[in-house]
Parts: sequence; structure tokens; C-alpha cells
Amino acid sequence: MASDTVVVGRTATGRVALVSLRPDAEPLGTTEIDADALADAVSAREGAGEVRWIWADTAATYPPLLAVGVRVARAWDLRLVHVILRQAQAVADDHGLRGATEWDADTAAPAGGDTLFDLGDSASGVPDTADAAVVEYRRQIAAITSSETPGALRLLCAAESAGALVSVELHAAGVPWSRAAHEELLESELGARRGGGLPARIEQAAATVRTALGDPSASLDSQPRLLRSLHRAGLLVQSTSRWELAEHDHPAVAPLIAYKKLMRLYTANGWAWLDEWVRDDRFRPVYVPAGVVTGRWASSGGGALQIPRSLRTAVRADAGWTLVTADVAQLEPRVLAAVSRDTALAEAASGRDLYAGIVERGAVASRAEAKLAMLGAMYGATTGESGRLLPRLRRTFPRAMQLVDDAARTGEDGGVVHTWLGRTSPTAGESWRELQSRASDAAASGVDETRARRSARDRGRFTRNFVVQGTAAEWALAWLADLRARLAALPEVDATRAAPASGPVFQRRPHLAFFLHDEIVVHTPLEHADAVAEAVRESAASAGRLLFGTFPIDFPLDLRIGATAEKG
DNA sequence: TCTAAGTGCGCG
DNA sequence: AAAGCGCGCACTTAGA
Repeated sequence: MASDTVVVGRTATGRVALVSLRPDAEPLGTTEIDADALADAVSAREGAGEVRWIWADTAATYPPLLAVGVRVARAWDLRLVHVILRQAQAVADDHGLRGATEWDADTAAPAGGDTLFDLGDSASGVPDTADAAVVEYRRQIAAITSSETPGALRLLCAAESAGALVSVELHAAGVPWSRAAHEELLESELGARRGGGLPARIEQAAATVRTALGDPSASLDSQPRLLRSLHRAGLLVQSTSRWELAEHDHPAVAPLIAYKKLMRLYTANGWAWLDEWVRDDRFRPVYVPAGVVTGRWASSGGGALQIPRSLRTAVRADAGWTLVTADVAQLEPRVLAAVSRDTALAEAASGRDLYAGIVERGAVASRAEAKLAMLGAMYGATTGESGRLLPRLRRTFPRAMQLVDDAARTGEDGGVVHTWLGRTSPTAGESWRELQSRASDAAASGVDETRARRSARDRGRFTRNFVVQGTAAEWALAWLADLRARLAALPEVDATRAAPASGPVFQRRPHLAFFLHDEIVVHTPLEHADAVAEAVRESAASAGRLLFGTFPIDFPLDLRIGATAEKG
């Protein structure tokens, strides 16, 4: 069934226009409504059949809809798609898209976002009128259609847009977060909260360090001063980082490491963090889709993507609900196997543990070596244990290694690379090119040459990793998008079982609560947990087929059902 | 007093 | 201090 396409944007008089488009993106007709009637209009259209909503910026337009209970099934985010297509190598004729610089405002999503009911308030700075949106959408479709890989690009843009919906929904639903469990952990680790001054356990650790250093006034928070204190006490370290301290045998080392650990918990995820980021037992981070050039998401505020694993004990389902958590085992090497069509690596990956499979094929002796070597291949290691193991990986998996080596070479030469679906790496910058051309000049100094070579290598490692990290991000988007649809199809529970803090759209049904590169958490009423687990597995399989067709690569999940998100 | 850069550490 | 990718945040010091 063909779906309707409706463009949403502001009119010159501050109202909202809904422009229906034909499949060829020709306008069919326009309805004009008051801005505060938008949610009802969207809701009515969603109820009547499949619609793809075209709008400038999901981060600006979708939150107010969700806030009043309106979910949409499909969207097209003009701002995010513009960034993809502007850059895409496969787009030969851009139909003026690259010149439409008013759409280049690829800034972070507006923080918070819940109050942006007025379409005109888009904080990202892209145009917000319906007219501009129609023009840009037609450019985008034309650019995709005339590209070398229209199918892949269309898929990428749809997945990116679905991800934008998910990012807003994750913020709206929030991670179920037990303030009580978090406080309990803080008190057991740090001691009681104190109004002024540090918690007792931190003070104690600091005192122990100062005694061991024989320096009662040693500063522990200023790196240069701490370094001097350590030197005076005979601890001849180059830095104050944990790994280096741990190599020395000195009475100050253990308490100093303990101090750093406690201080980190206190400053990054202590009571102040709780007060700022957790309300009504929900942690609501701001996700930034495609905030990383590879297509990975970033986050802004709350350190959403850096929550220490030890704190996941505070992630607790509401009463009568539970959590389904899942992460993909070795996503990136699996993606590499599929992209390079390396059947040997794919065979090693079949089953649960890809690294064990590499050992079985005789490439290296141990699982630890297999992991080290594989990470080295994807990150571009040249020295150390990892670098030494690479030739053995090259012999066993020549196709996969060729792909990453080629990507590195392209980057070193100043070229661009792209992911499986066609997200293209940034072009080499002006200063980078200057550095390279200065080094190839006849009069170049040795210093110039060294600097140029190093910067070329740096760029090579970036492009080497881009193809793998970026394609993994595409797989994850496909997983999210598919799972989102499956969850929406599960039945609601009755109002007595609702989780109101999850918001009007999600309080009565299973919903995504957290996403981090290759793992997800779903918050679900207890009776749907098994169905959710099945949906999570099916969507992973579906994502693999969507990207890689019949190529024999699987994406096994580590999946758990339980009231907390702790890893079992 | 503000900003930029350095350091260190949390996550994948 | 990282060998080897991508991030965000807290804290500090240096500099305008």
C-alpha cells in the first residue's frame, strides 16, 4: 500500500500548512490550520492510514506532539537528510541541494525540546516554512533518484529519520531510574551527603594520600600540583593517570586511585547529577542523532552515553513492569565481514563468539589475542601486541583486512570513503591539504614531512574506522526502527497498570527506554516481556537482512529480562 | 571575567 | 602515555 506524504511547515502568517504530495513529490493540495490544531490534525491523519511526515527538524516538531499523546509512524527529517545527501559521494547531480546552504545548519538538537510547540522556534536554524520544506524535499528526492545507489540512500535517509523519532521518544519516555537505589549506592560508596564539603569517604581517602605523601597540604585536584607532590615523594610518574600510578609500588598509590574513583562518582554522577537529571524516577537525556560524523548518535547533557556500568543498578523498572536489555555481540567485526563479503570471517562469526571463532580457525592462539588483533585492524594499530598480530589476521581474512586497509589508504591520500548505505566521510580540510602539499614541495623541511606524514596517518585511521563504525551505526538504526514498529503493535495494558512518568504515548505499552550504539533497553509491562524479547530478536535479524540481504552473517544478542539493567 | 586548551576518565 | 577509532563532562590553568 502506498503511503501518503505530507509536508508540515509554517506559513507566512504564522499558521501551519499541511501539503499533500503525490508519489513523484508534486504538490496535490494544501490545508492550513492554526498551530495549536497541529496535534489533532496529525493524530487524525495517523489514524486514517499510513503517512510519512516531512518536516524540517524532528527535534523541534515532534516533542510537543508526543507530549499531548500523538505518536507518528514515519517521518522524513529534512535537516538530517540534507547533511547526508550534501556529503554523499553517490550523489552525482545534487539538483541544487548542495547550494541550499540555509539547510546546512547541522548543529546539535535543541536541549530540552519539550516547549518548542511553535514550529517557528526551531533552534537548529534551518528553514521552517512549508514552502521551503517542499522545495528542499523535492531536491532531496531528485538527488537520491539520480544517484548511483538510490535504494541504499533512500534506506539510509529513512533510517536516519526513524532514528530521529526514536531519539525524541527516548527523551520523552525516559530511563526508569530509581532515585532511592542511586542514593543508596552513593551513600555506601561515598558516605552521607554533606551540605558543604566533600562526603566523609572522599575526605578520608584524601587524608590517607596526604599522609602517605608526607605532604599535608597536597592538592589532589590540580594535575600539575599533584604531579609535583608525587615527584617530591619519590613517585616519578609522567602523568597522574590511574594506569601509570598502578605500575608503581608506593603507599600513596592505592588511596590516590581510590580518591580519584570516588571523586569521579561524586562529580559526574553524584547527588548534584541526580538533582539535575532525574525527576519522577526518570532520567531524560538529550540524544543527538548523527551527532558523530560516522552517523553514531551523540548526547548533550546528562552524560547519557557515559553512565558508568556500576550505576545501572539504579535503572529499575516500575512496579508491574520489567526491563528487556539487549546488546549485540561484536557488532563491528560482524559488519566488517558483511561489508567486505569475507565469508571466512562470517563463518568465524557464526554462533555466539566471533573471537572464539577466529581462534578456532587458527589465526591466533587465544581469544584475547583475537580481540586485540581485530580491534587493531579496525582502529589502525601499527605497533605493540596488536600490530604484531595483524599479519596473521591478514592471512586468514584477506578480504576483510583489504577493505579496512583500502579505506585507510584512501584517507591518507586525501579521499573520502563511505559506509555500506552511503554515508560519506568528510572531505579533507583546507589545512590538511596545505600541510600535505607543503611537504611534497621540493624545499620541504624534514619537520614538514614528518608532520604531514603523521597527519596523513591520522586521517587514514579515521577513514579506516569510518566504514566500520558508520556501517555499524546504520545497522543499529535499522534495528531501532524495526523494533520501534514492533513494539507499537503490542497491546496496551489497562489504565490501572500505567506508568505515567513515561508520558502519554508510552505509559501503557512497551517502549524503548535507552540506546547506546549497540545496546537497547525496553521498559515493558511484565506480561509482555516475552513478546518484547521476541521482537528484539526479530528486529535484529530483520536489520541484518535489510542491510546485507542473504549474505550469511548473524547478529547474536546478549538478551536479559529483569527488573534492573545490570549485566548478569 | 570570560574562553580555550589540557588532563583524566566514563561509555561504545 | 598510550599503543589504536569515536564521543561528553568536570576540573584545572593559561591567556586575552
